[in-house]
Amino acid sequence: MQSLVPQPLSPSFYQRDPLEVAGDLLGKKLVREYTGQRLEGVITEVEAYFGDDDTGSHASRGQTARNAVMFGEPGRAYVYLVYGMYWMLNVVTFPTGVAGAVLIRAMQPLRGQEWMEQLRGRKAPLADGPGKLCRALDINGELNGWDLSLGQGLWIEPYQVPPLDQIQAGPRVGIDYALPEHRDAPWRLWWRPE
DNA sequence: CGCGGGATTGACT
DNA sequence: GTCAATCCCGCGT
Repeated sequence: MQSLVPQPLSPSFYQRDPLEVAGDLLGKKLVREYTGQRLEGVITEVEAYFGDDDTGSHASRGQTARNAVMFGEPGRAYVYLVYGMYWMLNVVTFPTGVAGAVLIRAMQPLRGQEWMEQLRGRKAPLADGPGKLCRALDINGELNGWDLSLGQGLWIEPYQVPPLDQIQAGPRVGIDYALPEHRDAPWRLWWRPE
């Protein structure tokens, strides 16, 4: 029987280079409280985004109303809408004032699958993409800026540490508009459990 | 104040 | 493989 006591990662975990945080998030457990239930999954795919120097990042052209959370406190959720219909979940990294974030792209469901199926309106795969993941966990713009260290509503906690030889890296998805050096950088990381 | 486009997905040829 | 959905925002006028 696993513990239901929340063990949220502290802000210091997030207050680092987004690429380092991204790697350390693989294998962690993402927890969402939904109508008194717990929806949980293991994080299996992430992408790191930087600030001024990263033309693939929302923060590359400075702070705006949309991306303000990326410039704020580490350990907050940065949630935004793409294509008018899909929410994206990121965690804010770097110290306050320095833009950085990690996009949570996929997870392997651990608990509450039946609720996720209901939220998604279909069966597995339930969270093998960033938009699907947010749909499966009922994550939307109301959670933009949410403090992930509270251990309430939405947080991340330790779970597994993937073997290094099971971690792969490649270019980030959907940023063809970025300069080649950023578009092609291997800042997407994923874990295929064996 | 109008317009272009997006850190995606699912349906369809 | 192609393509539309759908809406907020960022930027140029």
